[in-house]
Amino acid sequence: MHSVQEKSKEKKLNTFKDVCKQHNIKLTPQRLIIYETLLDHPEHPSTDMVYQCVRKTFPTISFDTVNRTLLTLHELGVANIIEGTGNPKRYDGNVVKHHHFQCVKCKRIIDVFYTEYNSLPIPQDIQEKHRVQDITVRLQGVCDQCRDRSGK
Amino acid sequence: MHSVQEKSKEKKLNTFKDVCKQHNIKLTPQRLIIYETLLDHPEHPSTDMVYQCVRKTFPTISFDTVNRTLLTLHELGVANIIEGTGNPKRYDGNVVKHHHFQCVKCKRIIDVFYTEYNSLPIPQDIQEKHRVQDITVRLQGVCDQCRDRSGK
DNA sequence: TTGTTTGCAAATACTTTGCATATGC
DNA sequence: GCATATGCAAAGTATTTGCAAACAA
Repeated sequence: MHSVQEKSKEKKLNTFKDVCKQHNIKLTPQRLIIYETLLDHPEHPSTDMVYQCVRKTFPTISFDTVNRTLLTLHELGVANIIEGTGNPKRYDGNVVKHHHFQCVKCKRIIDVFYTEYNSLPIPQDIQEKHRVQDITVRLQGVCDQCRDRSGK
Repeated sequence: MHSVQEKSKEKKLNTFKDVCKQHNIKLTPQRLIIYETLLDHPEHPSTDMVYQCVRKTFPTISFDTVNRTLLTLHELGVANIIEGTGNPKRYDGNVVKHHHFQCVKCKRIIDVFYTEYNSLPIPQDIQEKHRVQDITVRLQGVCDQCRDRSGK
């Protein structure tokens, strides 16, 4: 399990290097470490969470660079932006199609891999009028931890 | 068509008055006009859009009151909060279950009424672990207007 | 070298909080 | 009359922009 993850991480980093070349953007150490950090944190960190983590090994990095880089990663298609209700943006380095469950209490985001959600039909009227590029399902509720805590 | 909408608006306003009583919150003119304005604007306005509109007939109202009232409406269950990518909250006075298509270019939000989305299955692993309260489908893409404009 | 990127600082956008005054019930 | 709500101001949080210096290619 661990080695599989490591392997896929290496693979992703290599892909990332290629993507940078293709888009003519420079492969700076900041970009690399930010992307790597994102891959290491599947818990959908916010910009600040990534910043705090990257700082540990790269103390001179600015929050600003982290923020811009995460947006760049999204533009490059190697990271997704997830947004909740009234919260900062959160990022996801896993671009394989999946969905999310978010806890309304602790704001935790849990990945939902469920193939049935990946082939939902598009309503005809929408389909005919607009260009639909993506469909995601968003589950909301109370996660196990919060339910246990509150006793509800 | 028009009369039906008007009728349902009256009905909603009456329901709103009841809901206020039930929750022991006061029926102020501000709250009424804000809710009414939200019902009159099915295009999912932001706080500022509602504020600009209410000001026209109620010039002394503060942005602040609009903001707090919209949050109150949401707490009362008569309005939903919709959030897009990197944008301010937007509100929806239509609490009948529905979904949204958002244009990635102009950020316009279009209602999607599609019964198939209202009874999606919940993945077993999620169902067993957490308490799922709501499922919404979010379509993203380019709307007809933006597609025409860009010629793509 | 050269155009991109970084780090810093300031600005902007959006939301929230504290509090005195006003007002619905 | 009393508790809640409003309006204002200020603070807080998140993000964006401008620019000189640093750096990848």
